[in-house]
Amino acid sequence: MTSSATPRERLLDAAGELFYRDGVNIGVDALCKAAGVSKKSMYQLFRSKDELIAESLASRGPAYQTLLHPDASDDRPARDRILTVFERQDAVVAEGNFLGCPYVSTAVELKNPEHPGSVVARHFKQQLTDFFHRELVKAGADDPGTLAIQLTMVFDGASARAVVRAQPLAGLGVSTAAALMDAAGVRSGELASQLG
Amino acid sequence: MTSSATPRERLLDAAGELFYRDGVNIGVDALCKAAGVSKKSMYQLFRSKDELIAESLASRGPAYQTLLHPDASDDRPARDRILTVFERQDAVVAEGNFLGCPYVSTAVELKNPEHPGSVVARHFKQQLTDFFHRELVKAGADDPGTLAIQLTMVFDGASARAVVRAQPLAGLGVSTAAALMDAAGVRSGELASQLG
DNA sequence: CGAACAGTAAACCGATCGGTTTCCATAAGC
DNA sequence: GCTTATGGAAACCGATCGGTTTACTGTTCG
Repeated sequence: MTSSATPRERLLDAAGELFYRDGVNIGVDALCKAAGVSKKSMYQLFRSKDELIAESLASRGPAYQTLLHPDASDDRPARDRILTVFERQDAVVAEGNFLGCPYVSTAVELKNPEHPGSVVARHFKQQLTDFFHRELVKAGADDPGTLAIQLTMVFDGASARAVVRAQPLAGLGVSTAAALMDAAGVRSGELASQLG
Repeated sequence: MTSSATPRERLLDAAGELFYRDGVNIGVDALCKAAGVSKKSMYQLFRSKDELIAESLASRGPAYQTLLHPDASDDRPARDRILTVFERQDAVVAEGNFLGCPYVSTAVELKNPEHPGSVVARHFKQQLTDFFHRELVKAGADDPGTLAIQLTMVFDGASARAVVRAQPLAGLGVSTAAALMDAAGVRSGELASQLG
């Protein structure tokens, strides 16, 4: 039923799904119809379609992070917590219907880096890098800043590979992330450089 | 002047530029106007806009590879030839106006992996992986297949980072590719594993 | 000269675009 | 009961969508 949540919630949900599935060029008519909301309501809840794009992207953030990040109660070593992100990415891709990281895909479609949706995308990409960074600091990595960015690049590279349907990821994101951490001395034993 | 080349060439050039700059949703009217070609001519040169998308992507291939791949006469070690790709990517991004790898961006926008344009995108992504693979075989890498894919992922990850304007690449693609090759024993001396 | 061809400009088609407005049904507050 | 606010349905706006067609201008070939 579409009638349980508020019009705003229904719109954000439908927008998150349809902008991802069909691209940001989908019409507001189709969007409102899918959400069971009138255009009139939409335009008094959001200033424009562009604003809806940005807000729907932002509203997906928490669920997106819950999906990828390990739980706070997961007290395995930082390296394993990082690899969890890549394992879950692999699982999401394996489900099929993968159309890329929602944030990168939207930024690609919008073209304009100053579009409010692009700003939100940049923000959430930084959140992933920040997660890696925090974990790498816990692990005592020598250069957590650089390695966190490198891991983010591997994440988005694996995503790109999945979008072009080059083949199943088959754990290549996980192994690449592991190789980079190995090369940087972030071992399973954790705190490698501090212990060394 | 737009009148020197044939209408077909003008259309392919304009399409390559405008589909990249504005996305595949740009209208055929704007496209034909930019190319100085009538819609009638366009539709007797190409069956549909979708076909033009695919053909313009394919026509960009040679120039794209010339831009990124080192020259055949460049007889430096394979590792250096591979790193050249990442250095040139860095330079392209630094020029500004970077909107992602044309093939990945188009595949993202098209959504449908069976769209003729997506097929072309897949093909050229494979060409990059094939280049890495050839060089890695020359370098005697242990697992050239896996490493070639990992390098392609780093390439696309660096590209994604540039699209979301996270910050200048600052050689991070190069250093990540180098780290992966180091970890796999592909050293500057070349043929490392065969000499070892 | 005259026929045939290549190609542009522009009208045209129904459909859809982002956005606004009108109308009406419901429901809560007094 | 009467009012006010919420919000859906749908008409409406000018512009544009992918695609077709007509009409006209060159040019080339015989």
